[in-house]
Amino acid sequence: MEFYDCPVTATLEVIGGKWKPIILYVLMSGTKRFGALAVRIPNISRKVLTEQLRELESDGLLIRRKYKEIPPRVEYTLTPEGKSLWDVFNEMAIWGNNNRRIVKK
Amino acid sequence: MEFYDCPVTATLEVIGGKWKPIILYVLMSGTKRFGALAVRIPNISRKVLTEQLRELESDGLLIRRKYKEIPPRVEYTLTPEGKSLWDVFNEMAIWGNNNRRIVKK
DNA sequence: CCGAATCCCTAACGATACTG
DNA sequence: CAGTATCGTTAGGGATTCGG
Repeated sequence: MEFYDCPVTATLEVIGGKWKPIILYVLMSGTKRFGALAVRIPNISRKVLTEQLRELESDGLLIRRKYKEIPPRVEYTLTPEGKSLWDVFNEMAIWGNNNRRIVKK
Repeated sequence: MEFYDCPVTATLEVIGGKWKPIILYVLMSGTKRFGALAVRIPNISRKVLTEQLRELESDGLLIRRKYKEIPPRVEYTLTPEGKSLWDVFNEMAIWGNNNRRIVKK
């Protein structure tokens, strides 16, 4: 059992990790199907994409809507809480552009 | 060899991780000695604190200054690039306060 | 006082194959 | 199409001990 009283740490707890920022960014432009997300996020495995989406869902940042069709269709949409991360990403993008035009690893 | 053309990912690459935000935040209030950092960051081990400081140094976010005294003294100071992260942290703090007053794990 | 060196553990990430 | 299931890899972090 662990408590975070630092709001910055709390935020990073939710949007941190290797893939979550990209997932959230892609969804900022509107609802997407699972396959569409996979296409726009190169090199992510389906397993990891599923895991990350489930975590974002249980954190209340997005909603998963499953249609009982054949073939199946599943759509992911940001909640207002998820959309409200826009300002955070924007500020990070500004800093990244000013300081790290391209980061080589 | 890996390239990041997403500025958000680039930013998180630099400030992400479990301890870096807290380290940077503590240094926002001015130069600190190694020991002072350890005191203000509970539960971090010396080894990890050293590692993280070295990474932040090689990323150009802070400067390490070593005085040849006995007992030794080492001070860490944010560079202008490091200080310029203020806006990013501020935005994350706002979001964290609005959405995650306290996160329980 | 400020580390370096060593060893260890776990969670995150990934490759691949299979399924309703 | 949108996942599970399984197994394997790896990087981050931690405990402890030693040294200038």
